[in-house]
Amino acid sequence: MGLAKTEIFTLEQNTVARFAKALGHPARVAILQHLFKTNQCICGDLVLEIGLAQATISQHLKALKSLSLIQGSVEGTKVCYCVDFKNWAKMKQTLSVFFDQDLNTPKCC
Amino acid sequence: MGLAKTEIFTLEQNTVARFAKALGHPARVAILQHLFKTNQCICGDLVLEIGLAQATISQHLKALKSLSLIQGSVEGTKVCYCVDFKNWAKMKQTLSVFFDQDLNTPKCC
DNA sequence: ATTATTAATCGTAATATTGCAATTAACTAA
DNA sequence: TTAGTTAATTGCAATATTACGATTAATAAT
Repeated sequence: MGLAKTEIFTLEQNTVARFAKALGHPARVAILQHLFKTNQCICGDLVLEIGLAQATISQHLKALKSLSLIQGSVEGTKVCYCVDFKNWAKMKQTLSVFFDQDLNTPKCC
Repeated sequence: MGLAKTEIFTLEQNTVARFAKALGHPARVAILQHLFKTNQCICGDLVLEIGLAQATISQHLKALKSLSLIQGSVEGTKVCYCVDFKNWAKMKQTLSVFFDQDLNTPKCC
């Protein structure tokens, strides 16, 4: 198949998984790190910085943008990307709740 | 390709991505949630609880086990699974550092 | 010994992901 | 207008993922 059966899961489970999946590739991790470091940059900068083809970087940017983790604004022939802090915070919140499940459970192993 | 070029990324970038990828499917999220709720359970319980085929659940368990997020101990014909709290904490730590990048950067957008 | 239970593994099909070259679209500069 | 710059998109190949039925292996129960 290759297709997740999202309909049998809760909204929270799907949301956690979608955010996690977006961070599930080192290139997207690297893109976010670079955006945090430089505050903002254009696609070409990321191509140089990361060392993947322009088409590939563009694809990863699209994935991050589709989850609103980043924003892109056209400036002439360039597109300036930056982190979408509001949705970044929402992702942190969602995943933190999931992570902190362990605080409510007694350890067994 | 379908193959990530891990060699061009830092250890941290690859580690974050590997952990995130493990959480990047709702079935694995559901498995972890159920293990936290019940403390421990056998594979068959998860099959009933989640509603995917036994082979599929077994596959997802393998993925979580390969990252040491869960442990399985054989008990007769059954295998008892539980969260590996030590590595769960390590994952939380790794991802928290990544998430908290935003605290060091001034927002732009 | 035979049968039942449980979970891992194998084989397979469908779909997704990753990566890149080539092209296209949109704007700038000459 | 023409040429240059930038990034998105298209098309493609290779690999990975998801899902399941069938089989296997290991133990337990009869």
